[in-house]
Amino acid sequence: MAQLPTVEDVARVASVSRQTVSNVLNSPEIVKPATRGRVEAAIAELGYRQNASARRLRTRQSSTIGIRLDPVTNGISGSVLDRYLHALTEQAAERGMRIMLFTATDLDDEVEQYRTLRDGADVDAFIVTATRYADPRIDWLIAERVPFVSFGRPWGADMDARNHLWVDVDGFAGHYEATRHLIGRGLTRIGYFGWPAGSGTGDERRRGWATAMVEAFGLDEAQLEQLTTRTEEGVPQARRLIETMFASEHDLDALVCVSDSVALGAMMAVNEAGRKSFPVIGFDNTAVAQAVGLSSVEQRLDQVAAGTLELLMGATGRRVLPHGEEWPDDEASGPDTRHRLITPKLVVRRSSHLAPVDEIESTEVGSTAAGNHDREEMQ
Amino acid sequence: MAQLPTVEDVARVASVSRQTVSNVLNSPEIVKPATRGRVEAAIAELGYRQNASARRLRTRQSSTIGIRLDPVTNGISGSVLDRYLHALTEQAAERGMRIMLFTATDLDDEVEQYRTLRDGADVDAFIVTATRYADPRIDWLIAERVPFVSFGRPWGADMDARNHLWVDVDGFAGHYEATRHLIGRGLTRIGYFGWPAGSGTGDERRRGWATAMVEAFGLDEAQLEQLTTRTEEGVPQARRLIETMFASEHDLDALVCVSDSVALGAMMAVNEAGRKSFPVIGFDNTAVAQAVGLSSVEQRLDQVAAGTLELLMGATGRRVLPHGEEWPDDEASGPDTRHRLITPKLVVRRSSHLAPVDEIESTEVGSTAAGNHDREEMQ
DNA sequence: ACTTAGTATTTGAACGATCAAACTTTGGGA
DNA sequence: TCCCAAAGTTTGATCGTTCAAATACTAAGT
Repeated sequence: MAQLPTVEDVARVASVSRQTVSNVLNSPEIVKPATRGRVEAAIAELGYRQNASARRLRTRQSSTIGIRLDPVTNGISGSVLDRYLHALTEQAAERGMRIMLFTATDLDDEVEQYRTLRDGADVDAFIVTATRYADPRIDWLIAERVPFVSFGRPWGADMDARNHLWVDVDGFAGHYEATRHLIGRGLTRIGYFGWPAGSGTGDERRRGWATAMVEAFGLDEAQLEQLTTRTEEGVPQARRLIETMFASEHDLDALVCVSDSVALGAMMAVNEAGRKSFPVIGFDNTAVAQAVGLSSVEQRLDQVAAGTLELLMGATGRRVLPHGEEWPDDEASGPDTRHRLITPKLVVRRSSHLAPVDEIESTEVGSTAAGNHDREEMQ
Repeated sequence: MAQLPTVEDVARVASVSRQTVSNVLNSPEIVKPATRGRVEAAIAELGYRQNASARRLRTRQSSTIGIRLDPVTNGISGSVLDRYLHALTEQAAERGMRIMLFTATDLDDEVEQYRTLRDGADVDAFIVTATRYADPRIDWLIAERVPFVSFGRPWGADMDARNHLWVDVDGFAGHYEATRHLIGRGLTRIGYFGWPAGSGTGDERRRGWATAMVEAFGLDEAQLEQLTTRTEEGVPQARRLIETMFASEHDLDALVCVSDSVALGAMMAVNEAGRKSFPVIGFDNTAVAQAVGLSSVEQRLDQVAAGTLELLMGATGRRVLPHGEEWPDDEASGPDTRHRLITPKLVVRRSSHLAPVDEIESTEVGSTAAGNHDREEMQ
């Protein structure tokens, strides 16, 4: 089989030099149109393709972004990261970037992987997920000035840290909207079914519900707490808890739930109890929610992915920018350049309608912001 | 910041030549222990790491496997591929390989991506999923002698093609086992709820059910067909169909379903109809099945991943083998060396128990083969 | 016609590793 | 003691690309 053509071969056919071919590939605008045409023809004729490894070696750029794949698939909501991955891969491809996966046993091992991948010139940047308080990964990445973006806010730490770029979904807005939706349907005793207090994500979502309730009914903190139930993530646990609730005295009209898993558990208990008109809303808009007709808050992971790449490569750039600290601060606005907070979208289905409607397929309700009721089709 | 150390630096510190350092890294056994020790000490001292790009350029090996990520997440079962990806990434890492993702708009575009990735020396091999009849991707890969393994049998084509390595889950065994399980519980009118005939995967699963039914009750093809209902993949469709069935005359005892989506739809209809003791079994063992207590057939994607890598790299190899055609044929057994058919595992939950048991957590039932009733914990 | 400032193109070196072949050391046998 | 094969190590070349600097070409201005 013939050797693959190189720049040299193309150059010979087009009667130009190596470098001119390289220029046609990398900065076409500096090559005279006539020459460019000849080179392009030669490239097409020979079926030439750039050797990525050689290019990487010379430029010290890999055009690759690394992301750790969690070893455990965390139940129903595990698919959120996978959907993000889908969106990311697609959009990265449009900018000439690739996504490389790796795994690690724990956070320290993950840092070790970062080091290997970085030193080996395997990746240009990392995407960090599931950030936690005082995260050793973040510290290392910042100290080593390795470009990265985290999907998830740095809870507890300084959110506006100049050198920590992050993207996140606005859980507050999501559950604020969900709660407004239920209030708009005439419900008043809307409960919150969340995770134990202390999880940044969970607390933020509850705050969205709480704010809507306070605005509408002027409840105080004690009353809010009374409407709140808490559970660890997981369908059966959630189900048992709500079954117990229905068995005893209670006066709730509806439930806003911190996740689809929890919501599904609640919904099963609701069905069991024969409460046909007890709305339940989840979060994540997983395939399950769609399947069982559960209203839920869609994370819009395509926008999250877009935001990730914008922070990493600029609005339209095709290469990773140096490092967070280099970001402009004086010109343009302040922290906006270093964060993206994506407003999620409520997807209304059977589960949040009062009457037992037979089949209501994905009616969308717009985002909080300006009440823009867009009606895109899901999936 | 100091330049990263190279082999040259390590060589200087250890007072040896470049090549000896390279040897310590790539074939330590040919270096005299004393020398090796010195080199290893120097590597540790300098914190040296191999530059992957340089290595790739010289060896023409990328230690990377490419896999296309489907643009659409196909509902509930979409997670199957994602779970496979998890397993694959982990096991590939153990062999020093990485997984790189890419997307494509259609099959021809996918071939174009193959070409770019191959010519660019970006990946050593591909994993092909969602194979179909007369798949252009397979043809190209074989013609170009690019190493690959497909997850999914070449339906219709010659399954024993010497140069087409594949891994698949034995759908026949899965539903044979599921059906035997129901028969063992005293049920006789066990229906099959499948996809429209013509899908290789779906037909194979039905054949498992059919075989068990024939063995137990000596049914003929007409009777089997009468017990069969067919639908496109999707929860609501399935649900409606079974609702209609319950509304009219029917005499079924239980349903074996081609997927968890279909099974979930059926299960919802069953609950709606108040049929507490109507077992339903799905396929894929998705998070949803686990969540709602649906019995299902677990694909064991870790084994699928292991099989994939075995075919690609040999039992313990750390690099991709040349190409399918080079595989041994005379020695050892025949096609076994070129396929892996993984036996799935039935996971019994509430949905397949006759009495409305309150909570039966993941009781496992062994595989067909030798009735080995293993009881590993799921997840 | 002749410099001048660009613009366009070419040349030599380098990126960091491994291959292939040459060279040096080691150890056992005649 | 000398020779020879095997084991261990070094040297020069090379993978395909881009960088940096040098050279060649163009089109104006005087």
